[in-house]
Amino acid sequence: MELRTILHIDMNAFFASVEQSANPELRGKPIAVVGGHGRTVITTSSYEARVKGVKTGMAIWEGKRACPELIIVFGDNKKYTYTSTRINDIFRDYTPDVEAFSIDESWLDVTHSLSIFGSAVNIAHLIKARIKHLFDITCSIGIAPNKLLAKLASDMQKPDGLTIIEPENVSRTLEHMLIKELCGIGKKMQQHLNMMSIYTCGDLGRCDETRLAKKFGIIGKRLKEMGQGIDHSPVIRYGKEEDLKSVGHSMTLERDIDYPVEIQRFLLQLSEMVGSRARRYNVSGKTIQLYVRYADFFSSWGKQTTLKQYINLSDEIYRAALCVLNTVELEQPVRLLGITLSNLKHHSEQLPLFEDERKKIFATQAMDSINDRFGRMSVTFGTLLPGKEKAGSHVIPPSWRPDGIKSVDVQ
DNA sequence: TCTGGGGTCCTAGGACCC
DNA sequence: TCTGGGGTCCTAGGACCC
Repeated sequence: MELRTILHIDMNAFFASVEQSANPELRGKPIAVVGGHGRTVITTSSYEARVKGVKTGMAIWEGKRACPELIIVFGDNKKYTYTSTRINDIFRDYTPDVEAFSIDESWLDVTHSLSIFGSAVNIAHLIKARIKHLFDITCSIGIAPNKLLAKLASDMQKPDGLTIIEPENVSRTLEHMLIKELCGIGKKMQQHLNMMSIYTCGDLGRCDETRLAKKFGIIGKRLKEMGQGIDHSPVIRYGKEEDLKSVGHSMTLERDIDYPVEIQRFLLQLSEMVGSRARRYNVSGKTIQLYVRYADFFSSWGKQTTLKQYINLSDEIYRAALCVLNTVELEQPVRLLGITLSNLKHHSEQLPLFEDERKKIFATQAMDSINDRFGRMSVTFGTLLPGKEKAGSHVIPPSWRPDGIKSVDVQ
């Protein structure tokens, strides 16, 4: 196995940094970026807010309780997408092997660029300087022999950090590192491992593989490797990603709803959001999942159905979702609704043969392009128009990828 | 005015076919 | 007629990431 040099670059408080950079009045102040006006949570907060205890996932009132002078900023996806795309362009000046893990994180395989730019540290400094100069945003960079360790390294110093894990220092670094710091080990996995007296990566790396396999099945081997800092996964360059597997939207409603007609109206809206995106990606799917969260927040369910044929027109999706809904008896008012299209087929552009089908596609495309230009739901089906109820938030999450097929997803 | 939204992967169990 | 096994597809649910 060839020795690689991988960078992981993590934009610090990305959405908040973009807002502070765009608006001088916000600089140096505690701000929180939120997704919508209704029942929403803080997506990102500035470091000034974080030191006061404001955290991602808090409700707005919680954030204000922790920090009364907190400034609430409503997120602007286009700004973040634009900035993220430009930043990834910068990365590609140093290597074509750039993988966007999310809107604010990327991996770079610079193995074959070292001779040109001197060293990985040099590349890191160049990148930091350019991002700071162009966007007034800082980032934390990790340099390591693989993706797992590079990501771990970028997390070790924030904000504006630069951390290097040399191959010869891997085991020393991991010996006392808590397992939850590894990307892939969450709360539940940590609990399970702790019960096996495994607390640090050192513990995990020394653990008997068959013991791990017995408890965790096929990921047992992988877990041991993670504990040892082994990761062979390649940096997947832009355009070489795996095909999209599902397209979904969900929304928490401004208030809990009960009436079938109202529920249907939101389902139609979700169907249109899912359908228009599926069509833009040039995919259709034959499995439709309906997801419902009840008013009590804790109880929820998902139910899916698989059709004989692939679909991506909004009204087809709507009809399928309605069929699923009709198989259940709602037990409570509804807080959140979601629709996901999966079992996808990717196709190259090809118009169906029959005239009426062609017309339907053209009409749909016209509607999609108007929605693209003037904002989601400016043109939609008739039943949506009366009332014009506002949906939940549409701010993209930090996990949203700026690259490839997903780059056209600006709303 | 409690608690968002977009994904991926894995498992377990059942139906169905050969 | 009984029994077993492999493969595929499906649904439901959970864990994980940002």
